[in-house]
Amino acid sequence: MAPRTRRPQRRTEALSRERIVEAAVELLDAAGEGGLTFRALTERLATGPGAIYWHVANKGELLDAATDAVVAAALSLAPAEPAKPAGPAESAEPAESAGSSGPTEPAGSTEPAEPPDSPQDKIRAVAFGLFDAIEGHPWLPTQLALQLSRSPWGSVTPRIFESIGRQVRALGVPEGHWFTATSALVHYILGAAGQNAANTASARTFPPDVDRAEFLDAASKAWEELDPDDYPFIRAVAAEMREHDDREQFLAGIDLVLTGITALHLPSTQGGAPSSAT
Amino acid sequence: MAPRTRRPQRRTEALSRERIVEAAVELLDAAGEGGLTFRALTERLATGPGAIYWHVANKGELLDAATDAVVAAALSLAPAEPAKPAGPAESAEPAESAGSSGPTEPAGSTEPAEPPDSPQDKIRAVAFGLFDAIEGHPWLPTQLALQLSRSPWGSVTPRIFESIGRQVRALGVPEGHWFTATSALVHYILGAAGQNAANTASARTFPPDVDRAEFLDAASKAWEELDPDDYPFIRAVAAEMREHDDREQFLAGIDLVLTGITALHLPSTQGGAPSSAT
DNA sequence: TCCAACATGGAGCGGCGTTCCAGTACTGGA
DNA sequence: TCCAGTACTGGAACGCCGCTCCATGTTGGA
Repeated sequence: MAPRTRRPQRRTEALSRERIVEAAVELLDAAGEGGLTFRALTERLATGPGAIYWHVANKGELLDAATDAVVAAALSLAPAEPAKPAGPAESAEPAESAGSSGPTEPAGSTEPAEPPDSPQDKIRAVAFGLFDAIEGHPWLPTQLALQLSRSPWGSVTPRIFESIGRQVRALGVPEGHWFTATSALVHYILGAAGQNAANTASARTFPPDVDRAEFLDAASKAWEELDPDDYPFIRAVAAEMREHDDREQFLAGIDLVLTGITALHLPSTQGGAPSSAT
Repeated sequence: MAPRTRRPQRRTEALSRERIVEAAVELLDAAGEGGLTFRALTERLATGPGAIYWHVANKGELLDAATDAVVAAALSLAPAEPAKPAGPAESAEPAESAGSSGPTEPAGSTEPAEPPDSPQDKIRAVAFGLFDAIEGHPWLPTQLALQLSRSPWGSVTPRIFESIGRQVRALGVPEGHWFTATSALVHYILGAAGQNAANTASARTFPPDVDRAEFLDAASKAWEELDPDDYPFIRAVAAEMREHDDREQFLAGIDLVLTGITALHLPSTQGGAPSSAT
């Protein structure tokens, strides 16, 4: 790690925007959203603020760039399209997928109702790519939501929109409904992934003491203790929440939206609804 | 503004958590997310930080409380349930709905396929309640997303979850799917409302110079100028995005999810898919 | 009447994002 | 070989932030 070559030289390796973004991602991964400060960044890069500001306009742009880098890596891993066989992830490590949770398989579906490369499957792949990226970078959903609600025309939104949209088109959705169908999918994916990330992140904060099961248990208990008059439904689903599996639940939601799309926009479809569903 | 009654007395009206939250909401509405600082708050309330910290633990809790107050007001306006005729909005003004955009009606649906008080309609009402609240408080979606992805067990999530969940149950969804169906709806609503709020907020930043149409036009043009090799789909829907109506689009997405729910979880349903859909 | 508990607000601390600018290494032309 | 110009660096410092400390004012119960 320590550059030992020559001291009188300014630095072994020149500072670059790429290196700065990479360090920012590492800081975010290690210390969370509050961990990324320009002071921590200058120390890690052994430089001063001016050097960083030469490459990056402000902290917001740095956060956007970090988010974009991670999302780009996640989406390039997901088989969005068989084209472009070359071109691996640029920065950001290759998302140590799955990890703690059990099944890497899409779970649920008992038998493949569609061919393995159907648009439905590809949409699930894109969604799980993001899902896994969020598991590796707990700060991602917050940043994603911020960026989405602040400037929807940044680089991240088009990236995700494009990946999903291609498959919506491949599904046979008529052009007039592309925007609606894709929006619905993207909104669901980001929202659900964000919420699930909160589970993972919270569970990670106390790794040995409280594991995921205990954490969900506590949350479920909190729900059960709400006022029965004001929150009858919440109390009723508290048990269901305790036992749910993140990935399975996530997939079920996607299938819900996919079913809606095929039913509403493909009235004469042959395949029809996706699989899963008990 | 300036309390003139008696000086030697500490203040005309005692400070309370409610008054603080109310002032916080006003500051957020007036100056955006960056406008809420403890210094601005002390000035507006003619007090010091200590007094505020006596009622509120920290800034995060204040933001949570402000978010909760606005959401509670929005949901109490939406006819989530005919029970409890009394009990109006506590704090926060009653959401000056619609405002700039044209139709207050749910738009879209040509004829009511369900009775006007169907669970579907109530879900739409809840969703539009949040939608309108966001139009009046552009900082809301960001805060909502933050809160959702940071601590999903706060007071806001159960509130929304409860409002939607009751209608999901009323739809006849079997108990085993309540959590999944409700989650999908909530995620879509929050995601879509947040994105649409970004449009509204950006358009409001330059009220006279750039109106909403011009803003969408610019965004659409930006999408059309993306690399055709990397973003073929985005370019194809750019025109569709320029012409879309926020509320109509929002409703279409809800119907998409509702259709998925009824198709997947109510196999023998009579009413079936919601209305709208050309 | 007194006093403990409640409530207040001014002063100030440490840390943040950001700016300023003197200085250092490379570059190409003379 | 020099030297001016450019690209880049990093230390010092500024203004504002959230937050804490604490002396002080107010009030309800004994």
